[in-house]
Amino acid sequence: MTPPPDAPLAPQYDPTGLEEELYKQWERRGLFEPASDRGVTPRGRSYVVMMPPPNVTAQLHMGHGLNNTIQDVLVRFERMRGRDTLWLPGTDHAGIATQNVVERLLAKEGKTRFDLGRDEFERRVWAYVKETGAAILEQLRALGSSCDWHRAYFTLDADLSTAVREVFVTLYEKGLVYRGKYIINWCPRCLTALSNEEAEKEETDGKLWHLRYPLAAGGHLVVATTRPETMLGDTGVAVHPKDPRYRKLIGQTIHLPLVGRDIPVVGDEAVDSAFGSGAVKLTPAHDPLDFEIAQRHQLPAIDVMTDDARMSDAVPERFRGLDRFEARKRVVAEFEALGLLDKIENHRHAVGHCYRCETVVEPRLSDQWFVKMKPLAGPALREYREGRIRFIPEHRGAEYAQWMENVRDWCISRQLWWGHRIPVWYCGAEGCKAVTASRADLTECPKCGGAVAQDDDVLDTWFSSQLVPFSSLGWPEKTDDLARFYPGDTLVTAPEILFFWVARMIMAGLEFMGELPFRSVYLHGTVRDTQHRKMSKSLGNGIDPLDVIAKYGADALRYTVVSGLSVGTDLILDPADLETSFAPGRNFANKLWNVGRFLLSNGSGPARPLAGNYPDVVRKDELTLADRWIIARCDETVREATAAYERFRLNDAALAVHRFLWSDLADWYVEVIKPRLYGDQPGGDVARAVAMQTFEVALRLLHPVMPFVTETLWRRLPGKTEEDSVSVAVWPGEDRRAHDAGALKQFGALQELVGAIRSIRAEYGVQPGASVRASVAPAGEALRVVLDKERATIQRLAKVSELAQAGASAESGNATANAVLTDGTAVSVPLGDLVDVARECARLQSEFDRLDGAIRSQEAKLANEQFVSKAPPAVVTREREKLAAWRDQAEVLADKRRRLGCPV
RNA sequence: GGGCGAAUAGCUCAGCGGUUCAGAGCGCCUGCCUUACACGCAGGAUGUCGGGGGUUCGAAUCCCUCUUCGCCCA
Repeated sequence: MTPPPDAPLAPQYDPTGLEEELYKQWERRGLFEPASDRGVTPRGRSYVVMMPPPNVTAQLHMGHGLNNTIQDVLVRFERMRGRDTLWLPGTDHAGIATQNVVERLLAKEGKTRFDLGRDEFERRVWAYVKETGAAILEQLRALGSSCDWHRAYFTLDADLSTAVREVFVTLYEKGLVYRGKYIINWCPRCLTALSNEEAEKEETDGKLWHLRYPLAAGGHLVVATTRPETMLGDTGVAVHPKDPRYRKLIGQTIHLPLVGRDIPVVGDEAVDSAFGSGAVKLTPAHDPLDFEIAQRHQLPAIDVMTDDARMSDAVPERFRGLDRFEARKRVVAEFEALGLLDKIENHRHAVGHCYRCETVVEPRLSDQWFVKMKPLAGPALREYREGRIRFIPEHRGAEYAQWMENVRDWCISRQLWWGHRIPVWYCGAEGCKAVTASRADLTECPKCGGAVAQDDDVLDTWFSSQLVPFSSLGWPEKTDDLARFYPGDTLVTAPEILFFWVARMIMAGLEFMGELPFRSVYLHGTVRDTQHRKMSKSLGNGIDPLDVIAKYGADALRYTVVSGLSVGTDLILDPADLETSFAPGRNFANKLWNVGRFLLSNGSGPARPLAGNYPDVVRKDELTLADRWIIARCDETVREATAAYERFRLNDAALAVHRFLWSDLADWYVEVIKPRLYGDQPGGDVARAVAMQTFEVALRLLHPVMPFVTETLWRRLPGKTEEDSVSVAVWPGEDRRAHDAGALKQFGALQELVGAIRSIRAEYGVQPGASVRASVAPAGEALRVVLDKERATIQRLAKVSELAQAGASAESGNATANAVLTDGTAVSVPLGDLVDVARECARLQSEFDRLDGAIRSQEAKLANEQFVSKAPPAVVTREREKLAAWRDQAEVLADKRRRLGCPV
């Protein structure tokens, strides 16, 4: 697949095939395993990242692409820094989602899961999972994800299931898991309870129906409701005890219309007098607040619905079997017919929807298992408050804290067949009826030896996911991995699952390991289309990462993701125009490729070492200005990129390396050294050594972001072999010897001078091939040095045949185009007929005006007593220098105008 | 209703405790197939930094307020 190492490189980089092959090699050599597993002594603490386990039925989408790219960048960075690095992948059984998928397949056969029965259904799901479950992991490989596949887990694996039981039973024994009758969120389509987090509130335009409830004593009381059908289950009406309108009605009886039940009016502080009519109908079996009020007043709760949200036998015959929304219409119609419909208002309110199927959830009284959260939330909140866990971006911490403070008990039972079955057995024996939670399966009641039946329900998927930071390492066994890799370091995930998953992992980690599962939580944004809509299958606005990888390469995808993402912001991509989004990444890879191609094709054999104790080491006095400059810039880039990676500013890291490679190395340094490389000038071996070394450093710096192209090139560098891998090369360190302020300044002056002459050439339409003469009157030391040492370079880059160094008077008269550099250096280019004097005068004038304005405000600033006395002296000095330079420039411009004979 | 965040070039965004900060990439305009790269090279245009007020010698940057948009929780 990959061409032999000495084969000539194609003019265009083509990642096809090459990425896959490289990935296989990396995997085969075990480079993704922790250093200590590879027989390498790690440095510093271990570095562990837990991959958010994708759903076992999932197909890779851009969200995964984003999430896993970020993790891989961090992991590759720390791996190169020598830490014992583990990125642990896995898949999640995803109870509702997976069951839904298989049920849809069954539906195609015209069957339901009840036709198959529980055991057969489970077998079908397992078969499906075995067949498709590895797909997402294969797809993650295409991204270049450097996770340790040997340790991959599935949340339904036996050992992880053991952990689930251990946790459930332990919490049960501590009284933190309990069974209770409460209002839960019921999804009538999935036929299961949902936790509060899984019932997503959506703002919906609804109605507020005002219904007249007749009082036994005559007259009536108006109640307001958004769900009229629930009135069939009303068992009371509540008013605020201090409400002057209704106070006297407390204790009276209402004849509930349509049903004919007599229900009381009660007084309760929880009623909001300002909402609706101020009187609240109480449906304790279908509303959490109603349930609480009803409990206080010993009112019964009547469940008026079936599992699939039809009206149950608890309602009058004519409503039975009606869908809840159909029943709503009928109820309203009957109220209207009876003259009991007071009014209807439009009302916008939040309605819960199932997070898996979007069905409107029904609040419903039900027997479920819960986890008592307050005792677990306390320590989790304290760890945050005391600064032991950090959120990126920071403000997410406030959300976390708010949730923890108001946390409510967690409903963990699900009426599904796919998941960890609740390890509780009920004794059927009369007089015993023991309820036993057990780590091992029970066949008989431990109390009386009678027959037992296991709870039918399974646990919320998140109940097992919250354990992943330690269950994936073998807990509750005391494994080596657990000792080595818990706690982890960074968690990278989407903010949507901050409560579902992150918060619960923190609580579980503290409870069972006594230690936080990670130190920092990086919450990245969401992938959206150009209209800022979340990418989704139903909207058809998604981008298939595999498609992108096939067309542009994984490196391009990764570069786009990383460079387009600042901390916490969303990633906007255009599904209709992949080219705009991903071409820049591909182009950058190609640029790298061509820099490498150029360097490798000019000269052969090992490059001379730049440092160390070697006979052929490059001596400092052999370095030209450009050499010193690129070495200094390289070192700056090492510092910038390293700091940026450390601070999760991945886009800044990518940008820093991009600037170095493209602008500094390719556009300037390589252009400058060409004559030396070609042998037209001496010092070719030094130039090659410097170029190779700085290029090599840049490849290492970029490797976390673009692993494939960097590896491909790195292995071909002098002294490297196919057996080497940049992915385990040492991270570049800062080199104090490389600091060179003088070189930075002088080369900067060279760039400015070349730029000025090029500008003039373009401005006057000088033929690209034609040479010009130029005259420079250097005003500063930097430029004098440059003219002395790099005159030929300037002439070549700016296409100047004769470069005169002179006083400002050297080139005067009509036919010159002019520029002035920031240090006041005058540049003149005689262009003969090409120069339109009037136009040149105007050009110089507008430049002069701009400067003049700046000078005036600068003079005002410096004339200000307050500024001079209050601003830091260094600032004042700098401002004075600025003014002096501008004055010099203005003077040069004015002089130019005089010489050209411009009108005053 | 409570909490949080955002508004900077046509687009996506930097600008991280005030004084070379008005930037990057893409897009746009002009000219070039200069033997590493047209997935390229050189040059260029574009913004009263959402409105208003305040603090300060000095504010995209800090404070207040308004407008618009987003997210989280009720």
